[in-house]
Amino acid sequence: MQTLSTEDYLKAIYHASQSTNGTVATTSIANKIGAKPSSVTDMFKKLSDQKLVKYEKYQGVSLTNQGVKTALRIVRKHRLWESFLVSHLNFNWDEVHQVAEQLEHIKSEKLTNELERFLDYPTHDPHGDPIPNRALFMKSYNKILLTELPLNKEGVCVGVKDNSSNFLRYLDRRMIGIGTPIQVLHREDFDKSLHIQAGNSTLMITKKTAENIYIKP
Amino acid sequence: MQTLSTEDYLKAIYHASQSTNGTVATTSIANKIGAKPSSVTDMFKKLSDQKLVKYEKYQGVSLTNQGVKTALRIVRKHRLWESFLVSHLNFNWDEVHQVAEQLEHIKSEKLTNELERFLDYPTHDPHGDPIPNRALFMKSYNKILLTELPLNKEGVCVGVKDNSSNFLRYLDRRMIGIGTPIQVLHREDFDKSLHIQAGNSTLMITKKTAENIYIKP
DNA sequence: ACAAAAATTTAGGTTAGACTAAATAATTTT
DNA sequence: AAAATTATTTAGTCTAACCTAAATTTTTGT
Repeated sequence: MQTLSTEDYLKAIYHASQSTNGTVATTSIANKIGAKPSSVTDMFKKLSDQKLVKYEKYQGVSLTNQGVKTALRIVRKHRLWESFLVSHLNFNWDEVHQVAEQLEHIKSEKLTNELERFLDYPTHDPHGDPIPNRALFMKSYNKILLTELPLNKEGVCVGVKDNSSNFLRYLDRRMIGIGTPIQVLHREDFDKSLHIQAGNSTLMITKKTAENIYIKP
Repeated sequence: MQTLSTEDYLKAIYHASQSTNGTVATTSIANKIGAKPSSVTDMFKKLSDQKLVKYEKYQGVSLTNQGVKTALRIVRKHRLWESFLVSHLNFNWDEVHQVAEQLEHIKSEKLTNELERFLDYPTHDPHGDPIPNRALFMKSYNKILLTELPLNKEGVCVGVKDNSSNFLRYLDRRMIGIGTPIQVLHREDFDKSLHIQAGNSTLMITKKTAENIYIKP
């Protein structure tokens, strides 16, 4: 049986490996997990013994097939629970992460599958991230960053890159959420800020904000 | 912050202290928890340092007010989750315990309170045990054992003493559950078995079975 | 290509929660 | 009330997941 922390590491490696080409460095995990690099090295060895990662000294790790499966099982639970918290327990999308971090470790296949059924097989969580199905397969939208949306072309917000409470609450105040139709009206050359139409309102956002919003054109 | 195991001990002490008059012996906890008595002694000391129990060498422990509160908070979560699993996730009453043992450790007041609201403030769990409310107050039925129900007097099953899967599934097969109306038609002197009317069916049960069924007369 | 900087690993320690075996206290039996 | 039994505690280990400090490897900058 895996301990709780092994699962945390696998999930962190999984997420980190999405941006790199599979191989993940010790320090990047140390930062994500909030542990010292030496502790991460220890864990890499342990995971390697369990054949969950491929590890070579000084060269970082990459998940094995088994490792990916285990990670996806956790991601699946995490996102299902997030969906439940928002849809039935009055949580806001910026509040769910911390609780889902705990719930994702509950071990019961029946629980996971019944939760999925109860939620009517959702495909995406409250942040727009895809939920792996029972076979661990998931389909993400064909999405671009808001910075890349052509002028006056209509798109829909389908996700965010930054999942921090701060950013999510900021979007709430701007009335931007998953499903909000968005159009770029004007790009300011001077400071790269954007004037956009979001739902019914026109507003100005910075480049930094636009870089963290995913759009389906 | 308490570790997971501290909570398990507190809950075990709480339950054990219901039958004794507050004081609980080392061995009884060791058996419940599945640990060696020496480990239990260690934990008693730790809990005592945290002022959650009163502990005197060789004299067992009793919960302090703080200890009772902490235990009840766990019992509350356990029973709310059990209710949820049965009412919304198609779990049978004999399947919920193991999963609720994990869910009861999730830390989030909002989660607990919202779950309670979502379930519409249930007062009893699927086994008929009372659920502490937000103020940790709970009301149990005025109940007797089926062995004590007078002949031909109508009562209702409101709980079970033995929560084992085996016993619960046995009751399922006999079509006895929480809310089933029950009447004792005849007591056999020879082997103390009972002929009862349970719902629509008449059946025979042993004394041992009757001793594990709670009745509200 | 080599020195300096950064990243990573090793070595040795700490803590929480478990354990075994031995010692001690409490309880029961005769 | 003493002996035998049972319960409990103490002493000393173990393991997993962390840590710091020192050593080693890799990468970067010139």
